[in-house]
Amino acid sequence: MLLTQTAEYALRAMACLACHEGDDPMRSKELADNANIPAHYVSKVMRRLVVAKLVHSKRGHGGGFSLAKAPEDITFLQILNATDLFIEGERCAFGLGNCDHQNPCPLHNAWTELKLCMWTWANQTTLAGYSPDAPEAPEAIKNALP
Amino acid sequence: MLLTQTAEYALRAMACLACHEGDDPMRSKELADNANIPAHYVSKVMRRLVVAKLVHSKRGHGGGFSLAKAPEDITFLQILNATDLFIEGERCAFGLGNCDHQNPCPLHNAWTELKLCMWTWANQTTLAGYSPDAPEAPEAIKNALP
DNA sequence: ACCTTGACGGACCTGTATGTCTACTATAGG
DNA sequence: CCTATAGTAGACATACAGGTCCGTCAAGGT
Repeated sequence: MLLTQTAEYALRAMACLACHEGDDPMRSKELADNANIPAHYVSKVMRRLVVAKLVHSKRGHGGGFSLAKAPEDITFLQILNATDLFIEGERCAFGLGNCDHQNPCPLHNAWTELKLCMWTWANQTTLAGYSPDAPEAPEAIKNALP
Repeated sequence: MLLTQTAEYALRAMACLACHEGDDPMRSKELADNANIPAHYVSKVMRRLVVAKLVHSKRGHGGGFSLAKAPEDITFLQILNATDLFIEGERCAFGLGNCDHQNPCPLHNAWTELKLCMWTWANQTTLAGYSPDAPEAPEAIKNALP
C-alpha cells in the first residue's frame, strides 16, 4: 500500500467533489457511494478536509460537502497533509538522532530524493486533472512499469 | 510515515550489512544496536530478507547475517518488495473495479505517475550508495524541500 | 412551532502491523 | 560428547489505524 487507506479515501472524495456538477453540496451518502468509502467513515475523512479548509460543509436539510476553492487550486499535497500523511518535515529514515542537511547520514541523500520525488508529485498534481475524458497517460509512463 | 516501520528497519539493516567490514557475519545483536531495531524484532525482519535471498544467515557459534550479493546488485526495490511494500502491481487507488491502461479512470494517470516515481527511485538506488563519506546532496535537492 | 434531514463529534469496537518472549535447532570449539 | 552460541519459528501481547454507532446540533420545509 503506497498510501494509507484514509489518504486514498480523501483523494477519491475530493475527486468526486471536483466532478460534481451543480451548486448544491454533495451529501455524505452520495460521497460514500461514488468514492467507495465506508458510509460511516465518510464523516471522519471529511472532517479532516473541513478542518484543513479544503472543503465546506453545510448542515441540515439540503446540506452536504462542497469544495472550498477551485479544483485547480487544490493540490494533492494539501489533501495528503490534511490526512496525516506528512511528506514535509519527515525525519530521515536512516538518521539515528541528529541527521539533517548539515550532518547527513550515509543514506540521507537517497531518502531526500524519495521525499522530493513524492513531494513534487503531490505538489504539482491538482484536482484540475480530474475529468472523465482526461488524456491517456503517455506511452512512456504506461510501459515503464513492469 | 512514508514507509512502513518494517520496511524502514529492513533498509537500515541492509545498509548496516553493506558497510560491515570483514568476512565474518554480523550477529543479530549488533544489527539491532547499529540499525536501531528492537532486539527481538530483528529476526522477524531478517527472515524476510533471507527468504528473498538478499541475505545469508549462518547458525550456531560464529553465525550471523551477511549480504547474499554485492551491495551494488541490491536495489531498494528488492528490499522493499521483500518487506511486503509492493510497489509493482498495486491496483489503482482511484479505479473502482476495472481500471487499467485500457480503461483508465479519470485519475489513473496521476496514480501511475506516483507509482513510476517511487518505482524508479527504488529501482535505481542500490546499497552501493552506502558509504560513510558519500557526497552531499546537490544543492537543488537540499533547497527544493520546504 | 414542529418535524425531517443531514453534518458533527465523541465513544467504542476491530483487525492488522508491530513488538516480546520462549522453546527449539544447528554449529563451532574444547 | 558436551556446552555455549546464535538463528528459527511460532505463540502471545500491544498499539494504532481503520471502522461503527449514536446522541447532538443546525437548517429548511410544512
